[in-house]
Amino acid sequence: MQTDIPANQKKLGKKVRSAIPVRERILVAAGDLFHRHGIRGVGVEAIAEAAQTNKMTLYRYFDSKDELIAEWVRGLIAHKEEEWKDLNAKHRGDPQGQLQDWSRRVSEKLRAMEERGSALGNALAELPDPNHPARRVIQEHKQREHKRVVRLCKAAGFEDAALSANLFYMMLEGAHSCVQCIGMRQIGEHLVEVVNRMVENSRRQRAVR
Amino acid sequence: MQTDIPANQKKLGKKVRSAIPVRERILVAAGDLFHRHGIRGVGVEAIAEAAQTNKMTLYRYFDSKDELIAEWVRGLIAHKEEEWKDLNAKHRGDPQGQLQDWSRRVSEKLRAMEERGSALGNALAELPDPNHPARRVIQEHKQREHKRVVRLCKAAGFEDAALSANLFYMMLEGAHSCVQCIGMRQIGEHLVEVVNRMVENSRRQRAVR
DNA sequence: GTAGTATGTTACCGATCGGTAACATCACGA
DNA sequence: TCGTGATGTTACCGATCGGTAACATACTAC
Repeated sequence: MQTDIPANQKKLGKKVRSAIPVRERILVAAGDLFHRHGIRGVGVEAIAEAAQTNKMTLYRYFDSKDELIAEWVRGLIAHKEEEWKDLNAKHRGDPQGQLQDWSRRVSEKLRAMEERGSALGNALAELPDPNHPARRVIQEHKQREHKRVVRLCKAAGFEDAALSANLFYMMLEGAHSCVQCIGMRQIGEHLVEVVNRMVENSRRQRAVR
Repeated sequence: MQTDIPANQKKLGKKVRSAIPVRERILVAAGDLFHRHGIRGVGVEAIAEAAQTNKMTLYRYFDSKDELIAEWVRGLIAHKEEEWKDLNAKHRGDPQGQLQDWSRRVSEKLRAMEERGSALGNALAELPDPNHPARRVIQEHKQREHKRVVRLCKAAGFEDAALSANLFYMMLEGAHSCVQCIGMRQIGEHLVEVVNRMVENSRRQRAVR
């Protein structure tokens, strides 16, 4: 039986220190706990412990719990916006393909999702204060996402693009919600199917013209 | 200028006691505060005060805060289920009309909704504990709602009824979410439009047969 | 080694929370 | 008028929370 210490860890006395920077460890631990037990249901002490550090160090990197929450949320959003960039780069000049690929990716994410649904959606529900930094950041991101979908639907040449875009956006939000409220992780497949049908319809109509 | 005391209140000393039963006042006050500031963001003391009573009386009617939450949720659900009954009675034998009427009602609700979105959806996000009485009650209700939509779509004779039902359900959940995340209170109109179009398509296909 | 920096430890603060006990007061029917 | 049940008042409990101070220890660069 091997008892080696992983290569990304160094021994020091009896303690083991991860090679991952403390700040990142805190953010990862906080995110995990926030998502599983709710933001308000997790104390900073528990976060520090899960990050294999302590409260004092946590407060050396983050001004307050609220700022930690906001940083976590900013990270989630940055990651999602990166994905949109990838998607955009991959399907340049093919908005319909982009929409289809997007729906497929969402579907995959949903299938791998825990029962808690969307972290950003839950955060909005848990942080009603309109002045909370995290809340504002999330809402701005959602606005951008909505605009992006509208732009895509227009570019895809759907007749009544605004309607299609809002349909897609409702389905996007709703699919995430469904994971938590009826535990339906396979619902993304229906999202994919709807998008595919709309794209097909649009192509058929173009062919007629 | 009239300074009459409303008929549903009686003077007693310097205090005024509402004719509305204490228990109901507590539930209403709790619901209002829960929805506006989040369940975990409201203390029982604040609830009692808003209900024009005190903590001691609150605990004479409810075993715990969690039970109060559960009772509030049960009330919300009972109200919604009543509406489904109405809808069912009003459109007996006309599932398509029922779906259309349903979407219109949802749309009206959304337009009148505050920025906080759905109370039940938020409650799920705020109560991650799978054993919380309120959480279980909400999930069971959402399951029933989902089944109801599936049944309706089958009865409406949509080809691929399961897909239509899941589309509707995603839109239902998503529309509520949209109110909170992008502040779009008019999104219900798009829900109505989609439902109308699907019903029209279905009728057209039936006419062809 | 030594200095300086990053991290750990412990103990504490004030505030708030859910929940309870004991007792006072009110309303109302007999 | 009296008694009874519902309600109000006050004070308190233990637990937990976010956040800080003071000091000890480890790691690294020189």
